[in-house]
Amino acid sequence: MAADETRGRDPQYLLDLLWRTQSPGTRGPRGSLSLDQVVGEAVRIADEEGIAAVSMRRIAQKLGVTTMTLYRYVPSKDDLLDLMFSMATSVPDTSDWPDDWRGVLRNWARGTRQLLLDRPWMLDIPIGAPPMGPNNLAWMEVALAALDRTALNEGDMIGVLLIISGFVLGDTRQELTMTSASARTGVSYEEWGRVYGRMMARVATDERFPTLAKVATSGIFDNENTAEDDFNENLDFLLDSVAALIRRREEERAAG
Amino acid sequence: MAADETRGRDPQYLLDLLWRTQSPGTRGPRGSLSLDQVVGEAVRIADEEGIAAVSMRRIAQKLGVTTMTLYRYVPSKDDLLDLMFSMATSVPDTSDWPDDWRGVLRNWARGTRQLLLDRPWMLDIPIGAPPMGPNNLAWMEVALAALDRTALNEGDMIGVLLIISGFVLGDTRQELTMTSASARTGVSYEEWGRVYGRMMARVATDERFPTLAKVATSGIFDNENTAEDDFNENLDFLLDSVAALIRRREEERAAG
DNA sequence: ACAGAAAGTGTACGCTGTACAGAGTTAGTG
DNA sequence: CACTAACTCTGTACAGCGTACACTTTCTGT
Repeated sequence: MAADETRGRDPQYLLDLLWRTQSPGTRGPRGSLSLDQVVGEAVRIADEEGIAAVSMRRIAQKLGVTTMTLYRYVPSKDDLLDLMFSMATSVPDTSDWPDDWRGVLRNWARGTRQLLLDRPWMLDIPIGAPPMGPNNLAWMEVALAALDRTALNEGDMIGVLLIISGFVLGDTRQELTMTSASARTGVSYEEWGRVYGRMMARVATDERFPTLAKVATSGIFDNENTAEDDFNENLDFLLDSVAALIRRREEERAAG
Repeated sequence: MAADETRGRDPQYLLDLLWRTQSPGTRGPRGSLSLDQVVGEAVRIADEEGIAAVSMRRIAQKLGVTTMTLYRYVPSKDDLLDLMFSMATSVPDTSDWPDDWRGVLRNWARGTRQLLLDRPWMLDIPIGAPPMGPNNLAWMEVALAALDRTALNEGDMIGVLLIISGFVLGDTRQELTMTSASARTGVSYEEWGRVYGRMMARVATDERFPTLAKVATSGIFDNENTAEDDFNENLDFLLDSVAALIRRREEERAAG
């Protein structure tokens, strides 16, 4: 139960916290809290007031203990953030998903995006390790199971999953930072297309940027695409690529 | 010259700072500093000691002024960070790049990755706006110019650029956070493959994760791929997809 | 009964961004 | 040349932050 002085230098340590595989140790008084209470309270604060409001003092105060008590349950704030990320992931609801790999992957990507939009603070957490929590693995399993029914090999499957999840994280992060910066920049996500087009037209007249000028004046920026439109469009491009890879593997299998 | 009370609510404001399009205002004493000095010093500190060491007090102290003086040149620390990101981008050196679009894009991606590895702090800056600085535009121009020689239309070109740059940012961020977290997790990037494989094999025996278990025991994680290997592999996958899109547009052009 | 382990407390350090009020300096105007 | 408006720069203050360290208190197995 104690977050002792090994300080998480052992990769097993976080895994043990995550899967509750620790040997509690029987001597001495029982702790008055649990890891779930600590992380749960931290998540609640993040949901309500953003990640910036999550401080050790604040969590402790809400739980009715002093600040340093928390360090009996968690080795450091960074580890707490890791745990928040893992525990804030809900289990995927696949009840109305189609069966084909493409349908699954599309729903998977959209579901992940929605998860991040619901808890924007998750993207402010630096992810120091691959997904290891039970629910994170459940998400992985869903995607891998769908890909396993295709001609892809194990390496392909992991590669595809990395590309797709990297895209979802990156795209959603972009959307969220632009939106949260709009108080400062004065421009919302939808407005950026037009604003950017005008800026480029004004600034890229320079002979150094002929192609940029051409693109800017082509009117391609003249839209009010929502973030969701852009996301779906790029997702489809990636799924097309996966389809092409699957086709290639099918041909190889037929030939070999 | 003053960073007055409009406070950057105008998207034009940052652009003006970036391109030095401001009307200086002639009355009153000249400022003893310049925007370049402020941002330059901030970049120097970030290079030497990381983004966490970049504080308004520290910059001011190094420049021999008081903290609040900086706010005559920059509306807020967030804006300063935006400016650091833009100004830390060096102009691309394309002297030994090949001519074909694929070669250009590959060099473009690797060059961008290298830039981020050299200045890891750039990825800690939330990017609230699309690239607007002169050197950022130079990078865009190079990529767009290469794509302009293919059958892609303007929308395709922007889409491809977004996908590729999103991938580079995401992949490099992953690599850097894993590396910087390894003091805490005890695992380096190269070791994560094996460690993760072992963890999955231990944890995914559960009947909830059959595919995961299968993949984990397939030995696919049993490698010591460097981050660069993984990057190049995934980049090639994306470039294949771009090639497929180009082929489709060529066929459409031939048919229509 | 008591040793020893664990849980919980209180204090201290050296930081952070920026609001605000005021003092000092300069250039254009009459 | 004096003056005023514009502008730069300073000092203080506020309300926080993560966690090292030394400590008291509480409980369990022997």
